[in-house]
Order: sequence, then structure tokens, then C-alpha cells
Amino acid sequence: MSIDTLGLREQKKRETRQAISDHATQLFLQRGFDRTTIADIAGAARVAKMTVTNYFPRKEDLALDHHEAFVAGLAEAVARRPPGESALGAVRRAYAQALEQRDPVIGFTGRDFARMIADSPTLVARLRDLHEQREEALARLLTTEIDRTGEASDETGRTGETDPTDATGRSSGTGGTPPEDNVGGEAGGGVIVARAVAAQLAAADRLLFRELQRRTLAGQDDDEIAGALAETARRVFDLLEPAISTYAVRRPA
Amino acid sequence: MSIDTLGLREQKKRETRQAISDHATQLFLQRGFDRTTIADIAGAARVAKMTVTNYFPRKEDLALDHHEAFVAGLAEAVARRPPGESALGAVRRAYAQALEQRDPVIGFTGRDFARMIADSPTLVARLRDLHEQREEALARLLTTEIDRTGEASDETGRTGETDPTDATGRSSGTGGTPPEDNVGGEAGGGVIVARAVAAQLAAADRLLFRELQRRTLAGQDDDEIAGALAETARRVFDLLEPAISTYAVRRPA
DNA sequence: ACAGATTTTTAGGTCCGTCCTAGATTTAGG
DNA sequence: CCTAAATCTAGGACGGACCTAAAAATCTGT
Repeated sequence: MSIDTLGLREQKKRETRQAISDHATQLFLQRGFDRTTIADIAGAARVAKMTVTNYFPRKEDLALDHHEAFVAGLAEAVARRPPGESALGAVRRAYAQALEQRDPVIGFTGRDFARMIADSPTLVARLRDLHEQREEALARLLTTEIDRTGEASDETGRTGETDPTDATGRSSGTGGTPPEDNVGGEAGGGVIVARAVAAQLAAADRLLFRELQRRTLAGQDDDEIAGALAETARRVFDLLEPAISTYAVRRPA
Repeated sequence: MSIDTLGLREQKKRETRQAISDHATQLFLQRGFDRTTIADIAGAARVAKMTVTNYFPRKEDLALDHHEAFVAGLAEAVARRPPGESALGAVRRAYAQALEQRDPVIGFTGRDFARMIADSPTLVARLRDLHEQREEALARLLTTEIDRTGEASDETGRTGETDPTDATGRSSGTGGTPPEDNVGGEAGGGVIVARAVAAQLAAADRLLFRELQRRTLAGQDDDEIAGALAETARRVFDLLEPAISTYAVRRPA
């Protein structure tokens, strides 16, 4: 459990994982995702097939690694908003910043990588899954903020009837919590608004991701894309402004 | 090619297809989707495995049949709106009507069916895919309406710079049109607004579907669900109202 | 430094969905 | 009735996901 020395075992695990990931990426970009088998990757990395599966349970995980940051990103941007900023404002600002940084999280993946994804139905489906988890994480955050801060904006007015028994997220698309959370019955009025706001913000996020991906596939360079997407983002977020600009405004400390 | 007599061959095809679908549904509800093999279904329907695959290329198609109506539904509701009604108004009205009719399209599938879907990651993913196609169909419609009617509402103002070269939809998630549509480059400003509106309406649609599914899984009966969802829908659509209530209002004929 | 405990890797195999092929069967239309 | 077309069948190939037992490597306590 030593922290600084890391241990030889842990070190080798990282090396093995990295080696597998590297060879996989190379083969995917070279031959395409579906035309590369796990056996190919295992052979290139000189490990057993089972070792590949061990590190990356699903084949898609080899191409879409670091998905945890992606899933949490949207919610974290909102969680870190300064006093006076709304959820929409936080998302808008985070997107502009990611645009400046050419952040892969919003779609700056490079042309070959974008093509690899677009050419594989499996990867497209997995990306959809990740986007939904991204929305779920945001919905979870906004829902808990109702309880913690008595979130209630003016656009619906009657969130007073909220019975804040629930703050748990929904059962995930795949995994799932078999015993249905006790929310179910009648979720308080505020919960549905939080979910609706999360749905709208996530929809904007997905739309912008797709636009960026489209331009990447069309061969535009990153600077050109960043410029165009800044304007696109402005329009998309402006459209949401009258609906949710007063939702989840962080109260001045 | 006779229309009224249908032909013996066509008749038998329908019977075979129906028999396979019926046996599949029964087995799925009984044992669950993932614990039922195609061989089981073929055996129950007394046909060869290949015949099952022949009628239903993917296993998911056996559980989520009639997906064409589902995919087209949202766009058709908007396409059929009367003069003076906006896209949002059309979707809201269509949803209320579907709620009255206990329409399976919005999630009235029965408890066992809902559980079958929720228990299978494969089916959940496929359902997501269908929802996205539903959004794409709507986006396609709203985009074409820009060209046809010079759609330009007041919320963005500057849709005048639209260069209506494009009306085609995006390449579908799975299938796809390999040669990128020539839109790509710089889509006119109106196109992105149309896509954003479609994204918001589809997000609301998905959210309401999930809420209905959640209640179904919780064991609520259809009347109880319909009542609660009517209120939920009102809140969700009300939230969108200030953003897009003036978008795509059909001009009085 | 060594022995036992723990973790990781390996090799083998099973199961199932998807895809392919060739041949048998059935229907449609002359 | 006979030919052409479509459909169904059987069998197998392939790949991804999963399982098991055993081998190899690393860690731990003495």
C-alpha cells in the first residue's frame, strides 16, 4: 500500500495496460475497429487474450478509455461554478474553455480517431451510452442540490410541494439497481425539473459534440473548427437561456 | 404483384414471421432476453436458426419490432400540426393524446415488457438508438422546413444568412452514408437552430419515456401513470416554452 | 533470504450471435 | 407442367464474452 514507491507489481500492471492500449489504438487506426480482433491485439502486445479482456472487459473500452473523466465532466463543471453563476452559465463557460484547449472531451479527437468511431456501430453505441451517463451524472448533481440548498427557481414557481425524499440517481442504463429506489412512487415536483434541465443541457452537449465530430470528419483543422463551434455554441446556449438561465444559480457565499 | 390476393408466398411469409415473433416474445417474457437464444426461438417456432435471422437480422429486432413507427412518430406529429401551432405545441399535444390512448410508443408496454428491456443492456442500447433516430427524423423535418417555408422565428433573429444547400439528415448511427453530405462545411445558421430545437424536443421525449418506464417498473397501473405523467409533461414542456414556443409555427393557410 | 500467501497471467474450452455458402424446397407465371 | 425465382434449410466459420484450473510472478512476515 505504499504510495510513493508504488510497488513493482503495480508498476508492471500499468505498463502492461499501457502496452495493450497502445497496440490496440495503433491497430484500430490502421485497420479499423471491427476488422481488428482481440487476438490480434493480444498477439501484438505479446500477452494472452484473457489478459486483454482482463484489463478491458469490453472491446470498446480499448478505444474509448478514460471514460470516467468524460462521464463526470459535465456534472463537475456545474459543481464548480462560482457564486452567481447558473448551471447553464457553467456549462457554457466550460464549453468555451474546452474549445480553447482543444479538449478531446468535447470531440477534438483527430480525424482518424473520429473516423474509427464513426465507422463502427459498436463504438457509436458505446459513445451514446457514455453521453447518457454524462447526463445522468448531471441530473444526479442537480437533484441533490435541490435537497441541500432548497433549490427553487422562478420558472416553475410551485416547486414548494417538493417532498425531498429522493436524491439518488436513476438506475444506470446497463448496470442497474434491481431493488427499485423508493423514489419511484411520486417524485417531488422539483426532481423532474432538475432532470429536465439536465436533459436540456446534455442535449446541447451532445449536439455540439456531433457538430464538432462532423467537421472533424470533413477534414477541417482544429482552429477552423474551434472558431465555428464557438459561434454554434453561442446559438445553442442562447436558445436555452430564456428557459433555464435562472435555474440553479449558486447563491453568493 | 397482385394487391388484393396477396399471393400464397406472401401470406406464408407473414405467418412465419408472426409465428417467430410470437414465440420469441413469449420466451423473452418468460426467461428474459439474454437467457433466450436464437436457437430456442427457432426450435419453438419449428424453423431453422437461419430463418429467424433472415426475418430479424438482429436479435433485438425480435423484441423491439415495429420500430419504424416509433422512429417516425415524433417527426410526423410535428409534420401534421395545424396552422398556428408550433413544433413544441405539436409535440405537447401529441404526447397528451398518446397518454390518453395508453400508446405503447411513449412507454405503455406493460410491466413484464418493461422489465425485459431494463434487464437487458442490449435492449437498452437498442432503445437508445431508436430514440436517437427519432430525434434525427425530427431534425430532418425541421431542417427541410427551413428551405421550404423560409422558417425564421424571432428567437435567434439572424437566420437570414442561411444558405439552404442542405436538407439531408445526418448519417445514421449504424448504417451511415459514407460520403459525407456536402453540408458539413459550414451549415447555415438556421440549420443549427433547427437541430437544437429537435434536440430539446427529443430530450423531453426521452425524459418522459424514462419517467413512464420507471413508474411502470414500480408497478403503478396505467391510469395512475397517465395521471402523473400528464402533470410531469406539463412541467417539462412548460420549461421549454420560453425557449422555443415561437419556433416553426405553421403559418395560417 | 526464504516460504507461504496473494495476485496476475495463461491456456484451454464453452456459449452465443452474426455471417456465409450450397443445396433443397416451394411458389409464381407462362 | 415446367422453368425461374424466391425462400428455407443445414452446416460451419468467426469473433466476443465468459469460465475454470493451473502456472508464474510478486508481495509479506519471519
